[in-house]
Amino acid sequence: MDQSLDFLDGDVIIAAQRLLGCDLIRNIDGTTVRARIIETEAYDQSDVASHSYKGRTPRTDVMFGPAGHLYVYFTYGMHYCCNIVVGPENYGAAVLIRAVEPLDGVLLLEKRRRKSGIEVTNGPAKLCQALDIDKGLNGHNLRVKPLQLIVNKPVDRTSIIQTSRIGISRGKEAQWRFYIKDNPYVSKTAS
DNA sequence: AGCGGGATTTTCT
DNA sequence: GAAAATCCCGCTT
Repeated sequence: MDQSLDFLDGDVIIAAQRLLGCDLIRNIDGTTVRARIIETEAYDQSDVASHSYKGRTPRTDVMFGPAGHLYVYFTYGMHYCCNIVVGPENYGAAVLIRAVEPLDGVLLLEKRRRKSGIEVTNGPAKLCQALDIDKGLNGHNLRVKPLQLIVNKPVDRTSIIQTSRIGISRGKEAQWRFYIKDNPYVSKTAS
């Protein structure tokens, strides 16, 4: 049942699609939360929109590290967003998690967000607030507690929608955003 | 339902 | 010094 994370060593575009339908298991104050990945975006060092485009810096160091670790960045003066590091060592690539669907521990997530329904996790900074992800988890290995990635059966190809990425000024042409069709937690439909 | 602006601070030029 | 892989609220239709 526990499948390998080996696919994270490969291409970031493939990994972004393969991560759809996988689960994040988060332990918060004795409560176990499970959330399914619904929406992702790929970022690669060859891509002007990526933080790793300009090379390795203190901030992007984790992106160039081993696959299967968490890259957390702070933005707009108040928000955290999280990525799953992809690719070989010394190659800067990662998949941004833009939306998840809560499966277990929904009450705790609603309490943390002071919201209910899709508003709990339908955006990259929202889900980080809900799952208590901040700088302290930057570089965390997703194979161990308190935050683990569980690989599930791949989502059917016909259920994956591919669009351009959200919120960037350069690199808008690339169709590197993926989400599960008809899932209510998708941050923004169409494009 | 959709648009516009403000919040707030890290990061790199 | 400016931009930033965003979110939320209030205002207008």
